[in-house]
Amino acid sequence: MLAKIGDKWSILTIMMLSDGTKRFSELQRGIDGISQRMLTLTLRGLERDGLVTREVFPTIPPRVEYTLTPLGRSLQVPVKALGEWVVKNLAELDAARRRFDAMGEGSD
Amino acid sequence: MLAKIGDKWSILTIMMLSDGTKRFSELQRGIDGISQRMLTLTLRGLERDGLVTREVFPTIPPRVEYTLTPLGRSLQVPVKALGEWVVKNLAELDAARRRFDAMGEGSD
DNA sequence: CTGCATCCTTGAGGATACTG
DNA sequence: CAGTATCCTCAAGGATGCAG
Repeated sequence: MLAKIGDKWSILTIMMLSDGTKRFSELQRGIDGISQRMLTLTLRGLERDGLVTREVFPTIPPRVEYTLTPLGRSLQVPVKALGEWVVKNLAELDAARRRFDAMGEGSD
Repeated sequence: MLAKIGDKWSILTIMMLSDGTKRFSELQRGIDGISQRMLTLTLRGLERDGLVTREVFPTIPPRVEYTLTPLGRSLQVPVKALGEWVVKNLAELDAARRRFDAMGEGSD
């Protein structure tokens, strides 16, 4: 149920929205590797959970802006903490992984 | 790459190990809904990333204990923060969701 | 008890084309 | 530009059986 929150795309989207309102195309450009479909689905889910608001400007071409709600901003705190942990420990994780993978090969 | 860390089972496993060393069967009983296969895979991933250690006691029957490494314990901090956020805001998330789902039905 | 291998189902998610 | 719909792939993950 909370799977959405632990979800990779949700995390990245929330991080993108941390520094303010963004439009759809900005998000898509900013979130590396996300497809249009997944961005749509992710934003829907976040909106559904009351974490972001969606504001439509009926202009041509259309313009849609997404903003973190107060609830979303409060989530952004622990999410950012997790993200920072990962960044800070990337090297260590990578080293551990290489160490681990190095074993088991020298069997012969 | 960090998908493993955001992963549902990894999160739950790390939380289970937060209060000390556990053996395989303890983890399986403690993590609701996890299959033996997924627990094995999850533990291997965590071990590979240097987050848990695996200690085998060559007894009969075999006994295997899993413990968070210092790196794992440091990850446990932000992970717990995220978990606590979810618990604290479950009601609000649920309310938002019901509000959201209530719309769009009265179309006809 | 712990763990690996196999089979099978399900759904996440990408690619693409179309609409307002 | 923003969004929907469709098709298709592939891997996550459950169930089961076997082994040390």
